[in-house]
Amino acid sequence: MRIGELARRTGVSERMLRYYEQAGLLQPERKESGYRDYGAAQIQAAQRIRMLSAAGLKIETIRILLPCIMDNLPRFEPCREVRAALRYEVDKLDEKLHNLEESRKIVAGFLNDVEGVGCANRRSR
DNA sequence: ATTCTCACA
DNA sequence: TGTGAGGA
Repeated sequence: MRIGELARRTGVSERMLRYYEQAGLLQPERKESGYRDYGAAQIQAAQRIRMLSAAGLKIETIRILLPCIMDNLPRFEPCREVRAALRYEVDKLDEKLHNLEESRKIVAGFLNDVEGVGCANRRSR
C-alpha cells in the first residue's frame, strides 16, 4: 500500500510516516515510480509507533522499544535496553514534573501578589 | 488524484 | 509537526 492508505488506516500523518522512515523506524520498499510501498506488517508498526509517540517518547526511545513490543498494549519484552530506556524516560519525566512544580510556585506567588491590589495603569483592570 | 523532496511568515 | 511550492 502507498503512504496515503497507511496514513488513513493508522491515523499517522503522511508527514510523520516519512519522518519515521528517515529516523529508521519504518523501511518501506519503493516502486519504480518512487512511491513508498508499505507491507501489511508496516501498519502494525505504524500503530505501535503512534502509541509510543502518544506517550511522549522520543524517536530514539521508540526505536529501542518498537522491536520489543509483544502486543499493541503497553507490554514489552524485557529486552536488554528496554529497562534502561524506560528508566531513563521516567526519570526525565520526574525531572520535568519537578521543574513544573517550581514554576507553578513562582507564578502562583505572582498571582497572589497582585490579587486584591489595585492596578496603577490607566484603563487596565 | 497522489506522492515526492525541500524549505520555512 | 504542519504546510505549500514545483515537478512527475
